Amino acid sequence: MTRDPADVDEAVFDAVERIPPGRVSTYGAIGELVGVGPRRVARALSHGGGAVPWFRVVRADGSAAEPVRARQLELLAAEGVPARNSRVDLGAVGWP
DNA sequence: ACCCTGACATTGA
DNA sequence: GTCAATGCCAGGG
Repeated sequence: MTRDPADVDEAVFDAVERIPPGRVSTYGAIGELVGVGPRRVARALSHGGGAVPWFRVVRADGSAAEPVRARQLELLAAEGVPARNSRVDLGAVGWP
């Protein structure tokens, strides 16, 4: 069955919206939940992530992306996410 | 169809 | 712990 690319984007957005406040997830985690590669998730958010809490999605090492890294750390800090040297503790606030 | 780029992940040095 | 190289997936020229 041919699933449209928009369907995959919807699944990604849905997973990101599911992330509880004060928690963060990774591109790889979202990718596995929706069944796509991590790059597909990154592209989906960069293309239309303005409608979801993209700031709750960080890299596998807990660091944020370049073009939004400062903003993401700021938003996460406002959510109560303990970051250390621009790197969040996935073992403490990581989701799932 | 081919080549390059990108909000990534993983492994090795 | 940090840096570099490789692999994966999709879009644009």
